[in-house]
Amino acid sequence: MSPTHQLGDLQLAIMRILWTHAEATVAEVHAALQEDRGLALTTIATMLSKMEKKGVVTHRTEGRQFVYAPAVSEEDVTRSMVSEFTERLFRGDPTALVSHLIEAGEIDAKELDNIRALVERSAREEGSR
Amino acid sequence: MSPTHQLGDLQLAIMRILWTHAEATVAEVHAALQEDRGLALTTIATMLSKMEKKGVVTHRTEGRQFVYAPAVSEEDVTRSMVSEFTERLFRGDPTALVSHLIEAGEIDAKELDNIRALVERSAREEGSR
DNA sequence: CATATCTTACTACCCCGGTAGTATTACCAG
DNA sequence: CTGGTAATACTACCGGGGTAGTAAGATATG
Repeated sequence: MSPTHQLGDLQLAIMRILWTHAEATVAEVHAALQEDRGLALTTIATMLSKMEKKGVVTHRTEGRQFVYAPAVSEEDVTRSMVSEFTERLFRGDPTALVSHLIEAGEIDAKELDNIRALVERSAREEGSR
Repeated sequence: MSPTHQLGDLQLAIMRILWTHAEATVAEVHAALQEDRGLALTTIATMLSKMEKKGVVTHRTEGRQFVYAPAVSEEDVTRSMVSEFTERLFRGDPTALVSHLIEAGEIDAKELDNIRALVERSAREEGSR
């Protein structure tokens, strides 16, 4: 059972790069992040090292550099972060979260239509399974 | 402009007590929390003091006790935590969050119906406003 | 071979949530 | 007035995310 992966902001940014690149060296991650954040190379290296200890990435050695790869899927991370958040704020009730989004006006009319379609499609799949 | 209130787990638990009680002394908060967590009284006091510095609670002095009251509403906190979370994980797109919930099977058929009703009611209100 | 360069390792901070012990103050009872 | 008790104040510590400098090792280059 994957033990709930809670990632910070930088960690998520790094994971996203690894997820899209499948593999990347420290320098590559650093380069990919350089446009948004002005971080030192060693910051990325330290973070990757901490993340490996945490079990969310692995690395192999190629020549003298480390090639990092994700050890957990984006789906797993998203799922466990959402469910942890839902637990924290809505006593584990995802419906309450959705209600909040609607009532807080975070979802406009167009998006409501999309969601409605999604709900209906999902309900159909549920029914036909 | 309320500056995005991000609260930890204990802080939320304390806020919930203050929200339901409107006002409470340290001892009252401590007592109310005692069933779930075995925390020291000073832990609650310290936390309340940190929370006041943060601006999420205020206190008045009654005799030699502090009577704490929430300085931010539950709605504000929920809103800002949800939107911060949506930003973090779904690039600020609440629809993506809802899609995830549906696709991850976090919402079952019965709940889907409730949500559908909510969406429709909300759409109607939106239209009639 | 010597040296500049690239890479990772180690160490050190800061901040903040959480936790709590100890000090201090103030008030109440005898 | 003198303790005891109840309250807050102060200080301290841990863990983890985030940040980065410096040390140490390997490698390329003149």
